[in-house]
Amino acid sequence: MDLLTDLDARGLIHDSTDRAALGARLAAGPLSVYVGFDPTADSLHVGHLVGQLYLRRFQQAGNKPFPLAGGATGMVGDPSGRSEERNLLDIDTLRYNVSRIEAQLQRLLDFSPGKYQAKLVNNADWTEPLTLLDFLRDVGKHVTINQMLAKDSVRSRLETDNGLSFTEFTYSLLQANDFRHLYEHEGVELQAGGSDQWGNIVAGVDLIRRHLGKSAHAMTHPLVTKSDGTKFGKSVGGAVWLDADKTSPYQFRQFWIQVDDVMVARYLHMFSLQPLDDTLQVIEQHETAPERRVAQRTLADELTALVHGAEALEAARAATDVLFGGDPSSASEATLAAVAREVPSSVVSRAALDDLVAVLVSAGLASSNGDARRTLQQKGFRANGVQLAEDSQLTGLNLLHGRYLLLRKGKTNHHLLEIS
RNA sequence: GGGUCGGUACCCAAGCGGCCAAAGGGAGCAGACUGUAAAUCUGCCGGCACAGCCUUCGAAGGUUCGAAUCCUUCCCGGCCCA
Repeated sequence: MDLLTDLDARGLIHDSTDRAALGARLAAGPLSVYVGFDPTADSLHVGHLVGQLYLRRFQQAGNKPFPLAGGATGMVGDPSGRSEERNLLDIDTLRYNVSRIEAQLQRLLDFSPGKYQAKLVNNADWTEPLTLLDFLRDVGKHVTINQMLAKDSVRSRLETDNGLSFTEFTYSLLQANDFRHLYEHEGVELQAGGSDQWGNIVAGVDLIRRHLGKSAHAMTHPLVTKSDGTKFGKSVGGAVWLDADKTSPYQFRQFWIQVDDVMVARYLHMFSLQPLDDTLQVIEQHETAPERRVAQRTLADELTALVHGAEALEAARAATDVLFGGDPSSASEATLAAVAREVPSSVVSRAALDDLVAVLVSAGLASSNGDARRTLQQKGFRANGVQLAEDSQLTGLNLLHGRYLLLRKGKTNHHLLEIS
């Protein structure tokens, strides 16, 4: 199966320039492709994973990927998909963000020397030296205001009272210039991205045609959505980050485990790097016994290993076995230590255990004493798997390995207490 | 600058002198069911030393036995006029 057919079957093609021409070009030999990531935060999140994996899919199919960090575009702010002007980040924050994102962009792709070696680029490298007059003559002259005004991202903003600053208005020109630069200097012929990037990407294709007289390709993937229409990639605590310090491997894996049934097949298609036939088989299995959550587990394991490594996946799985396995008393000490790294934990004195309500509050499982009492009344807490009541005593319970107590609120909120 | 309407808990929104810790909806949390899913149903959803008390209805003063509700000033937002 060729790459385009595979991408299409996975629902990963939303739009593309001349599909036949692109297919022919891919068949003719290795192609260089780029996807850009702006440093709006100090980490990428799961929403960026589709773009990263796009590059990986291209690389696996024998093409050369160029992940791009938007050191320059990040300074300006992309108006696409935004109803209001962005706040500009200060330079120090931006530099920091770029450094973090660059580190993340160096994963998932093969950077070892060779024909298909990935190459990390930063658009600040060619944008910063550019003078305003150069930009106006070399880029601006090839673009008409009429075209720019016709773009969805611009038009929608003009229709509201929020308006659009000149700065954001020029964003797509910067991005177009990136594509032009990479085409000219690195032979990059294709830019991919989310469907919200279509206008910006095509602006680059146009610029390459007008300025260089060459034709380039554009392709977008659909944005990942959730079944209820809310933004994908947000969990209770906010975004699901790729940075292990911001979202632990355990939490990351949980995010995928908890994906609901109606979306799991779609996500598996979009995110899995396994052969399509294998994926279809997993989905079939899942449908015969959805309660086993085979699809969710497959997806969660693959992505956790991909993003955080095999070792982190094992640790996350071990923690999951303890936390969701029912009886934690059989867990080894090493496993409990691993659990402590994956879920919130704290150290309390033996004497402090006398006050159950205070323990629950200090563990963060209840927001106030009243909240703790109410949830106790509603049978919402467990300690070492045993349901607690208002008059329960923690001191009567056997500590795991003489020093741990595993608290749980509801099904998914855990806290490990270490008794000093 | 003038006029006018508004600012109520996480969000939306009712209340317009006592019956108000404040209706209703959403979000959230817990329980039942189940599968770490969805849907549904039930309960909770300011704080505390919890049949009681304390703090809250943009802010500060005032009227009143009593104010989210009335008055004054101020701050912020929408709309209209300039």
